Amino acid sequence: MYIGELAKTCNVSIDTLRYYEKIGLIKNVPRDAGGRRVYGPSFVAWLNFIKVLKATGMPLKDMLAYAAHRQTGPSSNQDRCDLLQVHELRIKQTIIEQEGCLALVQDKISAYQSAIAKSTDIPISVCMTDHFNKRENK
Amino acid sequence: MYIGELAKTCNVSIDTLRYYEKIGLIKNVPRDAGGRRVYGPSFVAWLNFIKVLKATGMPLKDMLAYAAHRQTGPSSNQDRCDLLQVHELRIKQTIIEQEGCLALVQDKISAYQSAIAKSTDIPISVCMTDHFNKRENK
DNA sequence: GCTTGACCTGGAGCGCACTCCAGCACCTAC
DNA sequence: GTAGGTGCTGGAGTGCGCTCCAGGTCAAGC
Repeated sequence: MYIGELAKTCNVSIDTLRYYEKIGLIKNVPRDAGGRRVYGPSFVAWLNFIKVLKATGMPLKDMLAYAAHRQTGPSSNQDRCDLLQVHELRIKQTIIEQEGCLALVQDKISAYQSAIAKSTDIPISVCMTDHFNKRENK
Repeated sequence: MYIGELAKTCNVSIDTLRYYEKIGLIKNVPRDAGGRRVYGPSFVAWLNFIKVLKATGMPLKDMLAYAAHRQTGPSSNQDRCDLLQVHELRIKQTIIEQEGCLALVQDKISAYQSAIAKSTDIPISVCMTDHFNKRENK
């Protein structure tokens, strides 16, 4: 599989694939006689995992740490598992935060809907008090 | 309330507050005799709402559209409500996506845990097949 | 009246994650 | 044998959302 096909298969741009290789997120890509990159199924799997990490907000440099462990083989299984467990927690926190924000947005929508029904402006009371500092506790 | 106090109250930087004003996200800030910005409670409420929108991934230029409607008064209530309802949908989709990714990460963690127990590498089958294109349907 | 600290402005710089470009090589089909 | 498509490289450019800086003003406390 050449780079164009991988890009299509995984729905990322060719430039992104070369960029990921440049920064070390994708490694040891074999080349054909003409110097073109040839990707096997393991690259598809890895790239799909990168997409999961990316979709959950992991920065590329954190993925690089995970990728570095991958290079060292099974001996790094515990380290990789640890990294993923930390990330798992962050995802859970993100979901909780998003749910909280969703509720606030829905409150505001309701306020607008009743304001529209009454043809008035919305009351200041639904103009949001702080939602974050409670959690951040500072 | 001067800018330093607002920054502390809302847990954003002073530079960010001036930046938001520069791009038009915060408008009509009164000044005292010495030219310093003076913020009332409505600015705190607005800033907290901005933080909710930001936390849910709304780009600043979309907030600007909402802010522009706010300037026109109650006549834009329907427009503002529409914008929020579109955003509400996006938040819901984000939560669903995060939950899907969370499940995949958890699968991978489980795979690592059993691999660690057996002292082997993890099987290729849990090296991720595509999770996104199914949904994107292309 | 002087120091200190908070605030002001305009503009430059930064980190991230790409994205684009020029100029070139290779391979296949006609 | 040539046109078109796909690939290569190194490096520059982009958009976003801040963040920092220099050089200055203002107000309060000693």
